[in-house]
Amino acid sequence: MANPILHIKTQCSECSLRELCLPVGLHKHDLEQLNSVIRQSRRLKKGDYLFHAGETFVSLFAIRTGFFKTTVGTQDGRDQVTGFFMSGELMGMDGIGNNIYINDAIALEDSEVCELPFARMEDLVKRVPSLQTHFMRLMSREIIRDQNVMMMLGNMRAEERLAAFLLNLSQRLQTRGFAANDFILRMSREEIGSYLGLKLETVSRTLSRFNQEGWISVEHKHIQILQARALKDLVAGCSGKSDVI
Amino acid sequence: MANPILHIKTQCSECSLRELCLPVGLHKHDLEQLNSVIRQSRRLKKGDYLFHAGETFVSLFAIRTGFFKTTVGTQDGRDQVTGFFMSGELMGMDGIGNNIYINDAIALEDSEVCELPFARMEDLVKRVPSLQTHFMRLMSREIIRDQNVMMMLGNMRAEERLAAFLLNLSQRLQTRGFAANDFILRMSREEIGSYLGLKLETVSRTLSRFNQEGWISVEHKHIQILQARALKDLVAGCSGKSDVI
DNA sequence: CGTCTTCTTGAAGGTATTCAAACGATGTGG
DNA sequence: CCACATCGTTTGAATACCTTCAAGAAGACG
Repeated sequence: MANPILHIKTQCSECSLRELCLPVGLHKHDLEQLNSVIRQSRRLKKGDYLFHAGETFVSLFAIRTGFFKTTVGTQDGRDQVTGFFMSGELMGMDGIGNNIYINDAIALEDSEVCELPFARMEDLVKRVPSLQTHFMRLMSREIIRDQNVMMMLGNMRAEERLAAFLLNLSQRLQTRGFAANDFILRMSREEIGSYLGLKLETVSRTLSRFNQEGWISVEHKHIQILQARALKDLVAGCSGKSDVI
Repeated sequence: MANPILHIKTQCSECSLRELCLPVGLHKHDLEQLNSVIRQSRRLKKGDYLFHAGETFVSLFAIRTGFFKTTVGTQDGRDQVTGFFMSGELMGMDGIGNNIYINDAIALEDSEVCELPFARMEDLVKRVPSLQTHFMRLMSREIIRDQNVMMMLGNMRAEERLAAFLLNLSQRLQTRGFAANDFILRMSREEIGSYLGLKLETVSRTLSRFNQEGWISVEHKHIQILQARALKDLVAGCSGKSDVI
């Protein structure tokens, strides 16, 4: 439960993620302004909560390293996973609306995040016009992302959802310089199922089927994509987009 | 196809929707600044497109009167409804991310909208700090709304989705001063189904069942909610929220 | 008034879920 | 280091739910 907090000097302008994270497209001068916003870097261990649903919204968080899920609790005690986040991605934008975090954010592996106090962000945004536009874009893209998930949940069958999910992970990993076709799942079958609106057994069965077809190789959490084409063909005709998530 | 455009003098500061729409919570002075942003009011007839997916993003649109749906086209030619919008609500925020509208926006009845050119909005936001915060809140709430739909699609059964849908409509209508328990559906069964991830037959059957149970009265598009309690009980335990949509 | 669209309802079928059991991996304590 | 408990996963069989196919009824519109 306790989040071990370490104060680490962080500078957007020197961060290896600056081409991927919030600074994308900012000029050097504006970028340096961002440095002043970041309060500190924070380390979390697998299973730690970054923030809880219902807490007062204070900060956005950018992931430096690691992997997170966000979940919303249901009245009957079960959780629904609303998203998976990896390095360079921003969490907490749902909190702006009502000054309360809607989601829990939980580390799925040891992770490190940059904390961006929203009050300071707002302040900076006023002084740096390019950042204002940029930040609105990021929020809009979160909307687009969520709408793509809506389409996935509303239109696709289990096979198609899993295919879209794997392709999306693959693409995001590739963007970060990792292998696109050989990776380790950071989440359990149950978490995948929760995200995709399926039961864990269905996820397991469907992965097994992909494995039998020779489209992927599954060994526990180790996934290899052997025939991306086949997966893409499954998804095509459903959402029209391979960047669903 | 052609959108008949009428130039109507519009003033946020004198609009009856100012407590509901973008101006919510703005001070008088800031409110008057908004007037300068609105290019014109635009009338649409039932079936008219307000904007098309793929078009260059130029403006946000606030609904003065009427009712809209937004849809995303799938590769195989079918549409998925991503939202229903009524007076005081803002459409087009998905366009900010990539300067392209992601959705089609289509009037489901004769409607009137205020056009807010985004370039002017950005400009104004720089000069009016309270509007900046306010606008971010609105975007965040769109994110929350979409995540609630995700939960609905991922967790709920047909009955629960319909119940949540009806309760949400009811609540939004009430907010606008209409009867909460007696209203006309603006959309077809197929459009409801598309939005809820169900087939139109399932929507029809489920409404009939609610009717038989005495929870609602259905006469074609005329809906009366007779036992809101029963509908709420259905939804409870699934999302924990009655403001799903 | 006739045509077209939308809606309702039934029956058959398919897909994902539920229930259940067993396996494997992981981690703990003896 | 091994035995054991636990958690996550796989797989099968039965079931539930929604969809598909089909036909008829009711409004909407010209």
